[in-house]
Amino acid sequence: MAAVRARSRRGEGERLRADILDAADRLLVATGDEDAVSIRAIAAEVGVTAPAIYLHFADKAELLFAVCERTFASLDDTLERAVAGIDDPLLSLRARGEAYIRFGVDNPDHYRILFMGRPAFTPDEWGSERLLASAAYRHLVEAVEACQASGSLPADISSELAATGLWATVHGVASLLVARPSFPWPPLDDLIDHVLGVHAFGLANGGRPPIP
Amino acid sequence: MAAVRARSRRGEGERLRADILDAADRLLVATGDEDAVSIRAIAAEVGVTAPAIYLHFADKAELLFAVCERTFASLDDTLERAVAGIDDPLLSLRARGEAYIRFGVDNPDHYRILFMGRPAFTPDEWGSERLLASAAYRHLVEAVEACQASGSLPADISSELAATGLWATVHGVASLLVARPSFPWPPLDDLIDHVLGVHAFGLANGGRPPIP
DNA sequence: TGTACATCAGTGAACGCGCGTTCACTGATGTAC
DNA sequence: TGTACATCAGTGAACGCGCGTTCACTGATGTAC
Repeated sequence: MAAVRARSRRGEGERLRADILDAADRLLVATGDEDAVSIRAIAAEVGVTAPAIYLHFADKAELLFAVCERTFASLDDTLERAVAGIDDPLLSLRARGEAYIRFGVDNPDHYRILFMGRPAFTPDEWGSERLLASAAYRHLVEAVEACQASGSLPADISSELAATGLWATVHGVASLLVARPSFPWPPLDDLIDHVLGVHAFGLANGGRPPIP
Repeated sequence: MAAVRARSRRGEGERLRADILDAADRLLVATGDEDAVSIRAIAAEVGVTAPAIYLHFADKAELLFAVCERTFASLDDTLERAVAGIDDPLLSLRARGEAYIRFGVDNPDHYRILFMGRPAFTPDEWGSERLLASAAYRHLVEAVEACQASGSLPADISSELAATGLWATVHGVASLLVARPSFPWPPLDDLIDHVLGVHAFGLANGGRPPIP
C-alpha cells in the first residue's frame, strides 16, 4: 500500500492513469500472481479508492490490456537495443533470440501475461492482428529476411515459417523457465547457447532432417 | 450439469472419487477455463452437493493435483504408444517430439495446467522432484541416450542438456499454439516438420553455431 | 429368522470473504463577469 | 479586485455474486446377536 496520494490539481487528472498502470505493474511483479492484481488492490497501491480507477478505464480488461501493451512495447525496445550495433545478420538474429529469452526470464510475470495466459484473459485483439502487427514480430521477420538476403540463411524457406520456428524455440526456453522456476534446469547460459546453437546451425544448413 | 446421481451403495464410496475426477476433466475441456473448475461446478457436474467433494479430497488443491497426475500419466502413455515399434533411435526421438506437440495441441487445457500454469497453482511437489522423477521425463532422457549409444547423436554432450533443449523446443511449439490459438500460424504439419527437422539436424551435427 | 444398531454416503444450510462495478455525493480549484 | 459558479478529481457506501469450506444432520444399508 502506497502512502496517501494527494489529489491531482485540475487538468492533471491524467497523472492518475499512469500511476494506476505503474501500480498494476508493481503488484504483478511483487506478488507474482496475476489474480492478486485486482481493481481494489491496485487502487490501494495507488492510494486511491476503487471507483477512481473507472475514471480512466472502462473495466478491468481494458486496464490489463493497457498493462500488456506497455510491456509488449518494452519487449520490442529490449530486443532492438540488444541487436543495435551488430552488423552480421546471423549474429544479430542470435542476439535477438538470446535477448528474448532473457527478457522472459527477467520479467516472468509480464511474460506470462503476454504469452502464456489464457486467450480470454488478454483482450481479443491481442489474439492475432495485434500480435502480427506488433513491432517485435515484424522486426523478427525482417531479421530473418536480412539473413536470407545476405546468404546466411537459405532463401528457399518462408521467412514467416523460419521466424515462427525461431520464436517457438526461444519461447520454449523462456516459458519453461517461467512456468517451472524450481526445476533443476541446466545453467541458463548453457541452455541458451545449446538451444540457439542447435537451432541456428540446423536452420543455416537447410533444416533437413538427417534421416531421409 | 449431469443427471441426478444415485447414491453409492455401502462400500462403493470410492466410485465418487473417480466420478469427481472425470467431471473436473470434462469441465476443464468444455469450458477451456481452469477458473470455471470450481468445487461447486464439479459437484453440480457430478450430480452431488459440494461438501461431498470433501469426502474424497482434503481441499481444492489436492483435487486439482489428482487431475494433473492423471493427465501427466496419460501424456507418458501417449508418447510411449507413439514410439512403439520405431526401431531407429533418432526417428523414435523425432516421433516422440511430434507426439508431444500434438498432445499439447489436442489437449490445450490439460497442457496449460501441466506446463503453463503458475507454479503456485499446481502443488509444490510438481515443481521439481515430481517432474524429474516422472516417467515422461525419464523416457525422454533415455531416448536421447539411446541415440547417443547408437551414434545418431554426438556423445560429447550431456544427455540432460540435449533432452532439455528438445523439450524446450517442442514445448515452445505446443505452448504458443495453446496460448494463441487464433494467431495465423503456419499449418501445424509444416511447423512440426520445420522445427523438429531444424533441431534434429542441428543436434545430430554437433549443434555448433555456424559462426565462430 | 428378526431386529437393534453402527456405519457409510452423502445432504442442506450457513459462514465469511473479496471481487467488479454503480451511484449519488463532495470539496477544492480555476474561470467569467 | 471580488465573488458566483461550473467543473474536475475524486470519495463512501452499497449492490449482488460465486467462491472454498464447515457443521450438524439424515436416511439407507449391511451386520451382530
